[in-house]
Formats: sequence, structure tokens, C-alpha cells
Amino acid sequence: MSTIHEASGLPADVYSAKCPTRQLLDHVAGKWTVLIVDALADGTMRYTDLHRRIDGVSQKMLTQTLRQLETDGFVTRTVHPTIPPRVDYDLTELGHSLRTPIAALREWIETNINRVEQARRIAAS
Amino acid sequence: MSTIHEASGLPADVYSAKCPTRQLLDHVAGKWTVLIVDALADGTMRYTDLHRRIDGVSQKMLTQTLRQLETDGFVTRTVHPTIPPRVDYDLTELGHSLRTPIAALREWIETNINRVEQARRIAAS
DNA sequence: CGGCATCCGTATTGATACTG
DNA sequence: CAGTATCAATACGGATGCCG
Repeated sequence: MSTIHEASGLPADVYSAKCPTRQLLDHVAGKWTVLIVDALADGTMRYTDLHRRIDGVSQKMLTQTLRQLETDGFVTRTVHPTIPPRVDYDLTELGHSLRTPIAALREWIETNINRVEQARRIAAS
Repeated sequence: MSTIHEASGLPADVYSAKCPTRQLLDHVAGKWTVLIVDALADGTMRYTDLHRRIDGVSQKMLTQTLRQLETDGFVTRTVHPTIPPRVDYDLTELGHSLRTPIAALREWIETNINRVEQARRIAAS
């Protein structure tokens, strides 16, 4: 039973270049998206928390990805008008539902890294 | 129970920039990787089959991604020395095990595209 | 603290043409 | 059929400096 993309009336199909699901795939299947959504699994995190947790992400990419996650409806951004300022990021319900496949991907990677490295050694020989 | 990365003796952790899992995340969480692995779910496909199935992929990206999937041990490439040539691509057992989280991601996208577009309309207003 | 604006080198990607 | 080679466009991403 396939989903119909309401705005176009056509079936949702990532294999079609023009289907909006393709762009969503690009958003969701990104390194930083995976890490941010997964990091927010346990609850609220501040900007600096995320920056520290996700080793190697630049301010620019963190902000950019958070904004995209926000417009796609995966995270909420709450500004506390205090001094110093404080900004909380949380998963929405939609974001939480995305957590499941994303966590599965992360777990697969961490579980199978040794098998992949073994395959690479064979390929290199 | 976390996996130990054998080559380094350290825990496998995608949050660490230097952990090899981070690079693997980059390979696995890519648009073309997702589409190719998912396309091979039903069995053998030839180069041209994949090119037709995955709308919008260039020859270059298709070849490049297939080579990467091959060295990572996800697909096998079988050349038949016939005229005209024929090259078959298949998932390995490792590739099959990756199918599960990848198919889950694709299905999530196709199922939730309308909710995302609704969130975007709200964000734009 | 949590950004944004700008610059800038590099890696990715696409289009096109050609080949065994 | 299944690529490779080449060039041009561009997006990615880091570094820096400034601001409320």
C-alpha cells in the first residue's frame, strides 16, 4: 500500500527524480542529520551541547542542518530570552518517528564496522 | 553492549570524528547508496537496469557509488565476457543485512512526505 | 551563549564526448 | 553494453570576525 503525495496526486516514489521524496531523502540521508537526530533521542539539548557531542561539526554546518531540520518539522527551537541566551533543541513527534530508522542505521554501522574493514582489506589485496 | 573497533581497540562510536564508523556513515548515508542498495533488494541488476531504475543518476555517480559499495563489501560485480558485455550487480550477505535499515529509511520517507510538506508550509507562513 | 556574514579553497557533481 | 576521460559548474565546508 503506497502513499500518495497529496500536492501532486502521484505516488510517493524516491526512484523518481522529480518526486519530492527525493529531496527529502537528500535531507534525511545526510551525515549531520543522522547524528543530530540521534543525539536528540534522549531529550533536549542546547546548541553548545550538540556542538560538543558531535565531534567535528562546524558551527556553520550545525546551524545550517538544525535550520533545515526545523523547517522539515523534525526539531523545535526554543529561545530563552535570558542573559546569556539559551536555545533548546528538541525532537518533534515527527522527529521522534524518524529516530527509529536513523538509530537502526547508526547501530548497523557501529555493529558492522569490523566486517566492512575486513571486506576492504580483501578488496585491497 | 557496544562493538569494539578491532583495528584500534577503541569502542565503535559515530560521534567521534576520528572513528572509522564516521566515514562509513558518510558512505552509507548517501542518496545514491540508499537507492542502489534498495534497488538491488529484489536480486541481480545490470548496469543499465540500475541506470534506468534510478532516475536522475549520472553514469559517473552510478559507477563511482557502485565501486565504493564494492570495496565496502556490499555488492559484487560480475563481468560476463560476452559481446555485448554484461555486468551483473548483486548484494553480498553484508549488503543484504544493510538492506533492512535502508529500506526502513526509504519507507519512512515515502510514508511521511505529506507530514513533512505540511510542516514546511507552517514554517513558511 | 548562540549565533550570522563573509571569504575562499576544495571536493562533488553534472554534461559531454569517446572507447573496448 | 558498460563504462572511462575530461572539463566546467557548484555546492560543501572551514576559518575568521562581529553582534545582541
